[in-house]
Amino acid sequence: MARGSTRPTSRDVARAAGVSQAAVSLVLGDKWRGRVSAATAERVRQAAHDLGYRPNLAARNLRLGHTRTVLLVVPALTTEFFAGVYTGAARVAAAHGFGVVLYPSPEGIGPARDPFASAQAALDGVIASSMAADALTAIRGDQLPLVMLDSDPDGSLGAATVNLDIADGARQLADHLLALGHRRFLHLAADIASWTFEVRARELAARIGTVAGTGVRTARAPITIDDARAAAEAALAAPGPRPTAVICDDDKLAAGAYKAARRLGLRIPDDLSVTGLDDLALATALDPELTTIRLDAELFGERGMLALLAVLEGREPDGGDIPVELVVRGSTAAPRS
Amino acid sequence: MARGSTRPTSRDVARAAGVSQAAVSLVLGDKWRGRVSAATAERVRQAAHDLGYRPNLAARNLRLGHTRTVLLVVPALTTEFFAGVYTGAARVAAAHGFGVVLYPSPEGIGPARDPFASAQAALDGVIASSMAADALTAIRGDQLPLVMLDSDPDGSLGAATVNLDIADGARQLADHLLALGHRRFLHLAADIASWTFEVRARELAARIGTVAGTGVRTARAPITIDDARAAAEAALAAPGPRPTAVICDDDKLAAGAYKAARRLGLRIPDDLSVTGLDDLALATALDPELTTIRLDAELFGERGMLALLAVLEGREPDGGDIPVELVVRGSTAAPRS
DNA sequence: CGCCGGACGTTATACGTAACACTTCGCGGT
DNA sequence: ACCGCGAAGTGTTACGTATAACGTCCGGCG
Repeated sequence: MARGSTRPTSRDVARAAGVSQAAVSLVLGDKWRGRVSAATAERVRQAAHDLGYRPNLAARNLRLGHTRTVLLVVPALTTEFFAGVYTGAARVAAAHGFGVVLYPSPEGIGPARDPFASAQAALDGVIASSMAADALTAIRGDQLPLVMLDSDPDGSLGAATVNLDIADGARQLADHLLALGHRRFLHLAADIASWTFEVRARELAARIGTVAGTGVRTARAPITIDDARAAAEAALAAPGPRPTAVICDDDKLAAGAYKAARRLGLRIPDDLSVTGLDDLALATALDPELTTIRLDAELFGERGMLALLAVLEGREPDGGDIPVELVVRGSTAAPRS
Repeated sequence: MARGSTRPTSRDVARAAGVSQAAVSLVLGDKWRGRVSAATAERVRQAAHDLGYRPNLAARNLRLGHTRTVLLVVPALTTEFFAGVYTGAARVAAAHGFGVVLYPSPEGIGPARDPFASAQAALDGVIASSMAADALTAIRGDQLPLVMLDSDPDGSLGAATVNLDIADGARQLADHLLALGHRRFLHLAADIASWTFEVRARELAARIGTVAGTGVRTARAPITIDDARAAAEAALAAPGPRPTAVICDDDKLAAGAYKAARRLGLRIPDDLSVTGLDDLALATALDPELTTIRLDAELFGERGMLALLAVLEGREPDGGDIPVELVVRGSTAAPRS
């Protein structure tokens, strides 16, 4: 911004066009109908173009008191999922003249001390994933309008929420596996403190618990393929009857489970069924292709942005969870009895 | 930003603490040594805290004439690669008191009309991937300091560049495959107009051309697993002697090649060797694990940010391409003669 | 005693923009 | 002849911050 020779201001344009700065503002702001002659307006536009004038956004934001920019806080960029969320949010935002700025809580920089100091952009509002929990306290510090993605609606935050119907997904998945005849499960859980995964675990346990003779083991791993591999390998090799199905909290965890199975000499799906969550590109790259729960990331982003726009305009955001869909592929089958 | 009851300003804090607005600015800006007593400073800090005061970034940016914020323009967020670039850039930026804002050219919104209108943040500079080509003209429109990632250093842009040593990677890869005895190749190329891929193709062809009796077929596909699968399947089923090795411009393309091989009944690596580029998590999720060229995305981001800081301070950015590394795994072997 | 300089502030100003309030002028109606 | 009114602008102000320039008090030194 601080250029060698400072950039032209609206006053420079005014001088060049032989009008006042106010007239420039009128013309460039497209509010000149009936206030400035068409000829003058054209002269102003020409001068602005010749000088390469670009308005100073800091000044405009200050004057206007808003920025038409919102912040999207995501846990990290290591998955396509939040890429989809961003795409959806940005699409809706663009249609309403808003911009979206991303704040991925950066790994290895430690907990985000202050997202707003880092994203120096002045903001009108915030959309935050509940998985970026370390940034939440800082967010609450500001009194910005806030929409939470996948968070406890009854939580203490008192913010608007947009949720995926994770519970329904867990039910569909449990029913699928139970119908195939599975009774012993390994839940390979994401090592993230998040409402999403808590709800999922609870619902899974509840649904599976309705059938007699079932049991669920739980292993926990960070969402990387190698951590998941190690956790799954240890859990599957543990004493006692081996689980016949591994339910993973993420497609990447499932990829880890595949590797563990290979190392233990277990074939999928004959010896072991595996399921994921997300339906990333990875899901169809695996062999056999992964049975997983498809989450519509873009729709998630769109709904998040729409909710924030509603809050900004003082309206009540539309409720209703976003439906999810079980996609059955080759990684699940009846257990060998 | 436009809140119901407007947020407190530094003047409100001043009133509450019984001092002038200037004193508040001094204290909160940590420039009060020898100008304000420790007791008064403490009183100001207390008042600021009680009122929940947060400085107005727009006003500060306007006053200061800079924002300590830079923009990172990436082609899309669909790969972990640019997640790594962001992480590296953000780490360096944070160490220098800068923030990084991401501008992924959003898919489905069409070519970015004006990244700076969208990212309303006022900016000090820009780092752009050459793969986000559609945004480039808009970028040149502004006279912001610019660093290009992986772009032709002699190109007409006249901007600073930071490059991966893609050419060396191509040489390492060609030597590896030639040494194994491969002579007929399929180059599964990324369908993106980018200097990176052009250099790679040229270098690959040059290196392989040094050996007699070699031949390279080229197929082109967008970087999605299914597009790559279709392109690879068609190319491998084409008449004439079948290539024994597939060189992919991206790990995702390689995943598509795996699927094509499965459908054609070809085993990897016995019937077909496959190589990738990037070394994403996907590479080790595949079976067999993928031989690929590892790109250090984080270092790439760090170097990009350092170069931009140099430009901002009027220094010459450090040159030197970033080395890349061939990682040999199970997907390459000598062809069955 | 006179005067200097540090400690402790304050006053005033500028950053670039948008918008309110105001002026000037020509012209049509009565 | 006079009023009213719309067109075509201009003058001025405010947004909230950081900082340069300016005061004032007081202890101490020559």
